[in-house]
Amino acid sequence: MAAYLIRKLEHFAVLSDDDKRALQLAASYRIRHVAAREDVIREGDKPRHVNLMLEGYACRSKSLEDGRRQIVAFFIPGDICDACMFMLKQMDHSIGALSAVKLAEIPGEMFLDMARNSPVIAAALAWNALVEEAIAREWTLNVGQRSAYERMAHLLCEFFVRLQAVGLASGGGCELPMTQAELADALGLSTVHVNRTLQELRANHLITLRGKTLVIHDLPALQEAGLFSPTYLHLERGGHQSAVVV
Amino acid sequence: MAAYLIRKLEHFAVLSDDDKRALQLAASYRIRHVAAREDVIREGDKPRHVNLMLEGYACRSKSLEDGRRQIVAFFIPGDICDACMFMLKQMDHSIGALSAVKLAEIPGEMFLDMARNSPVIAAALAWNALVEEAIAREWTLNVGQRSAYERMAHLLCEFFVRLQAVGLASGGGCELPMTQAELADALGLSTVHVNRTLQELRANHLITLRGKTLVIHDLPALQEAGLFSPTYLHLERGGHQSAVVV
DNA sequence: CGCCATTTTGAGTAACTTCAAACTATGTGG
DNA sequence: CCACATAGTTTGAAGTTACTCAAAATGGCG
Repeated sequence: MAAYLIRKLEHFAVLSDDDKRALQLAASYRIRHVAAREDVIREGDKPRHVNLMLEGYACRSKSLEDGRRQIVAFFIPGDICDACMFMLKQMDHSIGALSAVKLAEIPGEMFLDMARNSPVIAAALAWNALVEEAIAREWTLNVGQRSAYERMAHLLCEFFVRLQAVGLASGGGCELPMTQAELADALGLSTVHVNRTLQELRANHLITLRGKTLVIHDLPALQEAGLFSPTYLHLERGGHQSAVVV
Repeated sequence: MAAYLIRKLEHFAVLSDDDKRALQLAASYRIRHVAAREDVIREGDKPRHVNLMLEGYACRSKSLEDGRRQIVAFFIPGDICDACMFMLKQMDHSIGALSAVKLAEIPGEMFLDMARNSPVIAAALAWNALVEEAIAREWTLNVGQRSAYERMAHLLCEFFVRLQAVGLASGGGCELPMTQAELADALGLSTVHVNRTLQELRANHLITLRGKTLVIHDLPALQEAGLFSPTYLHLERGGHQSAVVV
């Protein structure tokens, strides 16, 4: 149930069998299915529990009154969409399903108890939160400084590497569930320009993208094109393992 | 010593005298002064402790190999630059002083103990981290979707409101410590365009900016110009007060 | 007073947007 | 299983925002 989450956390921490059981239990307490294009939770809503991605793809987005929308994060299986956010009065963003999504709704107290009962889980969850913040910073850098071409290459690299980290990318390819319009919202570009940028990546023999299937022909070259370096994902172990969660 | 931090945390939590003493103690354990334009810590360094801003202004930034730089956050007195980051092997960004800065270096274990010993502090720190994440998301929205004019207006509103929250903005103005080049790096614009955008805001009688002094003549109008709504700063109490920190 | 950093101005340009339409998949009901 | 509707992708052409380069003006500071 929580296999992807466990796989991800193991990049940082050594989980005991008890830890894994606790995670499994939390991940199976309450399951929710959300159809593609439906919202998991909307800006303004009171967050009530922690949403853990079990299957499918989702995104976090913020909108301006006039409809302009920025996707600020993609969620893949194993991601925790809103750890600790149940502390807040209201959501400052929405979470929307990009494909059919299966998620675990973990009650806030259960989530906290899990961390309180195992220092290793607490540390792993804190690490997870730190990585998410690092990704958010990288996205700001992406949108603020990289050109359209670089931005797209970077996004594809990141998505691929993250899927790889939970075992969802086989060889040189992965599923790319979002439409070009959604890519545009994530990159701060127009759909038209996203389309042309993808064509450029194809013309340079870096990728193939047909339907929802992405094939990366030359990962090193794509990384270079996107000025991508995976260090900010902090996938290598080596840190201090102790933490507190509120 | 930790007056600004305490003032900020009190927006969310009701701190006991013991809580305040604990914060004061941590904030006075080790003090460091950093001159304007010097780095507090650099990308690639191993983070060793928690940096708490006591006085002055700083920023978090990320750079690309070719020198392009994105400022992803501004720090003002009371801000914690890198809570929990001591867990990571290396920094994925730099922290630089925008003005002369005085900060408290809090050892990781001391920081964790503070949270472990007081559930209220733990909750307040978690809330603080959530707000920082919300600000990071808003910045991505800013850079990705708003026009130069809107972006600048939004940045000025945010900076002013945050200073207000710790008592550093009197009436309709505040100090604006960064140069136009730094504003440009924060907004993903060129210096030239930042200059022209500021002139436009002045021409519309929204602000006066001379030297390092910003005066906001019409805050509601500036907010409207920047599509700014302070909800994402989560300054109003009303949440659940319990947390875990790794 | 003079130096260096910063701000300001001007002119030409590039990157990306907008609008509009055509084309291609994908899925639905008959 | 086909016909149709709809969502998504692709193309072309024109427009706009913001960038680059370069130089002049201003200001802070020793």
